[in-house]
Amino acid sequence: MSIDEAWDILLKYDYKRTKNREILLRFFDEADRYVTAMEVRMAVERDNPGISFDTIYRNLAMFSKLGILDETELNGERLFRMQCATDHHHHHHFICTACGGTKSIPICPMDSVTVNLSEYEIEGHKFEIYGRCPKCKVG
Amino acid sequence: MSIDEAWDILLKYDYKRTKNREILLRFFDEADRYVTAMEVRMAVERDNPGISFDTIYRNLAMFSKLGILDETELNGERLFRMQCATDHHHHHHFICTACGGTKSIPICPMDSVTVNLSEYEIEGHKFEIYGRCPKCKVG
DNA sequence: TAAAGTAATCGGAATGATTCCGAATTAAAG
DNA sequence: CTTTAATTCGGAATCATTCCGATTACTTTA
Repeated sequence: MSIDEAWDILLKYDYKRTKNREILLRFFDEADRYVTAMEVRMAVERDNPGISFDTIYRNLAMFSKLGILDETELNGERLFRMQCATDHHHHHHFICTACGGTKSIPICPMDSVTVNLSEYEIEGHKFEIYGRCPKCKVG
Repeated sequence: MSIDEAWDILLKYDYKRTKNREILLRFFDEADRYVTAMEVRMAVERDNPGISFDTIYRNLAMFSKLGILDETELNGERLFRMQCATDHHHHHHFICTACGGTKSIPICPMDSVTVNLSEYEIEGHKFEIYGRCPKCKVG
């Protein structure tokens, strides 16, 4: 997702165009990988020293709820990245545990589930592969 | 996994047979679903009032590392359940977001991944379906 | 472009889960 | 039974996150 697309969503829901949100969006646009909330804080503090924790967490949560950011969790840490669905095709990711970089996995396991879940009310699913990308591989 | 199998693992790694560990194992054996750390605390405090937080969290983490417990995360909460792999067949789960109950999904999406990940070092993967089980379904 | 109204931010305190730590206790080996 | 090392206890410390009242900054309207 581009910064402009993110703003389209924000303005559509009557969120205001603020400096802090622009800084956050620029950061995620450039990062192009999963980053921890702590990394976000350190990065945006460079562009806006004195920014409040509250502002960062509030906007991260809101961006995530609006689908502007993807959120996941690894070893108890929250990770965020700009949502990766420009082609509007549902897919999943390999996530590098060292750098947060991702690689798209075009399949969705929900298509292969044969178990009868008709009595169940499905709210969502998660499929992620974890490991080291070629750059971060040790061997 | 049965309580006895859990003790086999613990004793093999030279962990001692203590009252608190027995209480924890009995609790998970009976629960047979994902429970939050908080639920664990309240339950074991009934059997051993005054048990230290430290003891609970230390053992939960150790059990999880040894594969006695399965651990996942939902809405920022840590969930634990007795490891479900008695038949030693790798599989995944539907998890009820209301009661923590599970249903086995016999397929593994890793078998269907066609993307070439040979340059990647894979450490693990996660596939879970979330929703409401028939009992907890509203409609 | 000034004023008004409301959302957003700030600063720091509060929260809440988890971990740490030194002292006391307990399991198990000799 | 004694020894020794693991385990637990009790509570303080930590750390990420959230809350809150006061201030600031958008955006709309005139």
